[in-house]
Amino acid sequence: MRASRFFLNTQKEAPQEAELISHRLMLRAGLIKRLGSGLYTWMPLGLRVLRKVEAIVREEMNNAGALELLMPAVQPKELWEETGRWAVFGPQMLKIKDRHDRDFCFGPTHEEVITDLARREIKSYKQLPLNFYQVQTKFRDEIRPRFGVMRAREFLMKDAYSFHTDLTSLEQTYETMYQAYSNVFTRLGLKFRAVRADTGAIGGDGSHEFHVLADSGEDALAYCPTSDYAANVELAEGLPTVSVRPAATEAMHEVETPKQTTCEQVAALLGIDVTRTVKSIALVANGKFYLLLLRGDHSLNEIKVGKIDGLQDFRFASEEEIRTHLNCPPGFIGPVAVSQNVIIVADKTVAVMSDFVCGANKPKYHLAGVNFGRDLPEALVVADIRNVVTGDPSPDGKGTLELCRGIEVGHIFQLRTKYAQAMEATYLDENGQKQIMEMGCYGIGVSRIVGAAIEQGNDERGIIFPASMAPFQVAIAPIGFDKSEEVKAEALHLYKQLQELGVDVLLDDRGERPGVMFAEMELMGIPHRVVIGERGLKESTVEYQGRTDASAQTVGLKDIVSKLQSVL
RNA sequence: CGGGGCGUAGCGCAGCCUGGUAGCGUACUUGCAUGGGGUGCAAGGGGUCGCAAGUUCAAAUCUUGCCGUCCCGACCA
Repeated sequence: MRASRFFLNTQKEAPQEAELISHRLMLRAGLIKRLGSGLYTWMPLGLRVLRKVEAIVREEMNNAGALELLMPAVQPKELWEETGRWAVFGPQMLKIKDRHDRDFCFGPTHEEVITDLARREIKSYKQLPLNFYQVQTKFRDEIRPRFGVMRAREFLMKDAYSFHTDLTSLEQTYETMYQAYSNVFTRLGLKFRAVRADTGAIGGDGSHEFHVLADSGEDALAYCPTSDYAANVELAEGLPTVSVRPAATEAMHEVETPKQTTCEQVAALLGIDVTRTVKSIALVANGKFYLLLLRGDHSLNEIKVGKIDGLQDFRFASEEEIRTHLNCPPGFIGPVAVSQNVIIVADKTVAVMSDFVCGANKPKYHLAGVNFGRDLPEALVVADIRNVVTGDPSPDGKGTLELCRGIEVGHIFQLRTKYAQAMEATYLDENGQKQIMEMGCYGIGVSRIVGAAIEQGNDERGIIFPASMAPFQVAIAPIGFDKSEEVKAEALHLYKQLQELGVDVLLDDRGERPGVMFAEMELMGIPHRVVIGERGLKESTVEYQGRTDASAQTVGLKDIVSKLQSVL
């Protein structure tokens, strides 16, 4: 590509709408333009990147035996009512009407459409297993779009759906897809991690997320450096560091805490570690009042709470409700001597604590030396309701957990029969009997990957694209292209040679000053640069510099092609 | 949806408090110079000051309402 015939428009300053580094760089490099909240045009430069990601995803899907198809983006309401998700997805779904006043949505995902297809087209066990995929624009009316293409409302997704006669077959394809996803992210040159995950709104059983590791990621991940355990913090099991509760050594006693309402403050006042304290969180669900107990330094995991029987639709109690049930304002509440109507749920770690400090249900007082069995009954429910922290035991018993942050770019699910059952997707088995299909589904956020990659690869000069997704592999920067016939001739010659070798090359033939060319090439993240100038040509040399190299190296004019081939 | 910003030229901003000729940087156009890190000088083009009502002789500026957009929380590829 010759720069004079392309559309480059880089900017020195990023629009104030962008906060995140990858978003700013995408706007500055001219990869994308915003049309509205969460809506972006992929400019020619950005689209080259997106297409490269897409191509790798396609190749790996095809290698994994998946078959590409393309479903409509617009879907009829009736299908969504069959699975009950017209209501479940709610306002996150963009709902539209046609001229006959019939309801449709712009697809946020395609389980319903593909399951409808499967029930119509798949008749026999002989046709299974099957795995269909598409690369398509999705629309989700996010509560808060942000971070540019990382959480856009309209975005490009690869979604695959597999159909099986039985769980074993599903597990095989799931494993194949797990490997295919690992291949995709490896080939893309990203630092990533696969973690066990919660299934969320999609539903189903087994599930893994693939995360690009980045400090700005929205998800917290827990992993064990000495084993292969890794899980989203939403799911990672929080275990106590001790298995047996130590014996009580203190008598329960009141301590005055006039202004101390948080565990940190109370611990500071008493001169003890915050891990000796217990905090009480009041919830209401189905008209019942719950008191959840967490160690002072731990935080509540609302997803885990929602999985406890009776707490599916919980909400935090209001101040009035807390006063009504505990006869005490928030800040001093605790589990000791509470009414029968208060249901105590203790985190597993709290359940093995002794001699702890908690609220006294009396304004300006806490209790110390509190012990289960003696000062209060054993908790009715003991469950894992907290977020894991660094140093927790790994659930596989092979070490301790570390935390990091990630950007979710892929998610695979064993859906089992959730959709097939609801929509009666059946096949005939060897005995001519109708059977419900087993299903899997597998998503990759193609457009999100571009943002995530930039989040992982950038410096003060701009984007550092992995070679696999850079808009151009090589940039040629001729100094004085419009002035020196010699420079022009050599630049065009190299350009032609590289093109013939199939290299994606950008020739800056605009006659720009070197500073401009260098700054733009670096901002755009082009991995390799060749500088051709009269100065070097006198010695029959040019300069080569990799995007992350500290300085340029002089290369003989006759050697530059092989030099490039060695680094590409 | 709750909390907090911001809307003035393509982009970044000043002007608003204290009403009276719409400004700066950059980008763009042209000329000259320059030619190895967003070069210099000069001359240009480009704005219904988010929208609508109101106050006023007069509104970018004051008042009210609306809209858009970004940031912090709950949703997700």
